[in-house]
Amino acid sequence: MKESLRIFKALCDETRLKIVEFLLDGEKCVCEIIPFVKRAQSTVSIQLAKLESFGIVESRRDGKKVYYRVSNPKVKKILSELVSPKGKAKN
Amino acid sequence: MKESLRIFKALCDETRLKIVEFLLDGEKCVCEIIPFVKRAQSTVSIQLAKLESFGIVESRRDGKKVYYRVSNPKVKKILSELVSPKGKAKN
DNA sequence: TCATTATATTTAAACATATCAATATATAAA
DNA sequence: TTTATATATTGATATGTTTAAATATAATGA
Repeated sequence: MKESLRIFKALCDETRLKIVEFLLDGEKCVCEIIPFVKRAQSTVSIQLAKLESFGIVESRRDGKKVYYRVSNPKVKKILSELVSPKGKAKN
Repeated sequence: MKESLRIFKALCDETRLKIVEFLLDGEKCVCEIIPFVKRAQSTVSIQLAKLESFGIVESRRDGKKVYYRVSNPKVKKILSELVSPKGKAKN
């Protein structure tokens, strides 16, 4: 599948988009992501797996915890540009 | 709905993405879009309506023909950046 | 007016997806 | 070991989406 289509498929769901935006802030463990997106643990786990299979995030385990981060530079760029135009207060 | 989510929902379908990329080349009429995306006329019409409702494209009628164009500048920017890094031949 | 062409809408079928509860697995701590 | 905690997987349900055929509408020309 075309990379651009993969990226859009990955980000077209509210839960996944919220997760990825959260991860732009830096690496987070699943236990932090769950309360942030307010979905069941199984749901979050499934969407993280989907994001990983789409090539958007990568994970590492540290003891009992698993940390996810955004690994796709194009996604980082796209999302950073979609925030409000710089300087303006409330766009 | 958040604008970024709207954009990703609009572009996460192969038919719609292909249409929008085609329109980046400039305004096209529906009768040109149909053979390009190789879908039934009704399908193309429905997806164009969806793109319009998502705020990605706009249309104008000229006689019997209807012309569509990409109206969303963020979409133009995102898609132009997703093409191969400039200069390189086959990335 | 009537026929033709271009596009839009309706309908139905097939398919895909998100969600959660329950259960399984992995790791660490007692 | 056994227990507790963190995450992943499974199974079921509900919801949403894409598609094409058929039909409707809009515009033009004969």
